[in-house]
Amino acid sequence: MNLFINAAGNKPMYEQVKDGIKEAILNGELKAHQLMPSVRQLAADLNVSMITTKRAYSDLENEGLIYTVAGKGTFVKADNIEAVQEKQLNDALEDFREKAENLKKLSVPQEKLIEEIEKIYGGNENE
Amino acid sequence: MNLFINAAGNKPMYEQVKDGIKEAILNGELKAHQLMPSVRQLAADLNVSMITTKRAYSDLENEGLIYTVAGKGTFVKADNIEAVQEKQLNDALEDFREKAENLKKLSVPQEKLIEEIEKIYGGNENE
DNA sequence: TTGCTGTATATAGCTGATATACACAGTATA
DNA sequence: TATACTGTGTATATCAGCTATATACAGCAA
Repeated sequence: MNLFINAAGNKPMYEQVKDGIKEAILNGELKAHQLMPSVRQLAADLNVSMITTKRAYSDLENEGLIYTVAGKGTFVKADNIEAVQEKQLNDALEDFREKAENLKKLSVPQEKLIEEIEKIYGGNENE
Repeated sequence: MNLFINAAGNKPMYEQVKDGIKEAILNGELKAHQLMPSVRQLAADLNVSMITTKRAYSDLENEGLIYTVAGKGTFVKADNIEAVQEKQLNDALEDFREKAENLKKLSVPQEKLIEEIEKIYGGNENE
């Protein structure tokens, strides 16, 4: 799992950590009951505070993707992946619709939007 | 000009005020050198603090859309509308591309995106 | 005990939002 | 003319929430 945190970015760091781990779990890179790096270790690796990694872990635990045993460590749960994936997809679609509606409101023609999509998908199929 | 402010929304209130006024200027509802409502009056109408409306006016002044005369009031400037409109359009397109790329990363097929766009544009052409 | 783990507390900085007091411009009026 | 009044924008001090931190506390196991 290779995380890259941008301290100056628009997204909070704990959220970047969270999203990176979530992605690793959802695509199977991290498997159920696997031991996660400790909050300290991960914090050291990413050059952030323990609290930041702890916050990411807490959020992931609330979403049911990992579980924690005090004194032992944090483990991958990953038994409701489908639900999480579906939510992620729906959120992404909703964001997309919102931006598309915004363009419509600005009188951008439908063809322009489709053209942009073709540019994105046409460029490199496998990335 | 009818503004609706949602205090519980995700967007800051001063930004909602700003966007609403900007839209009114860009679509010609507010014309150049027209007197704007005073920060106090607008604050009372919207049930927000003066500081909030003042912040919106300051931002709009920085964008060159209005100008202020202390003791007299705030007036519509609107002589660089084209540049502002172009920026607005580019920003909206960039947002749209970002969300589309996100969907591609989630393995959503191109056809699904186009389908969503057609739904949005097909629904009601003139809204 | 030692060394790992997660957890709780107190603190600092930034941002959104507010109330209140201040300063400027025009106008009515003495 | 001079002054007071009422409208305008502006500055200061303050509060609440969120992000991020350091540091100290508590649990588990060799």
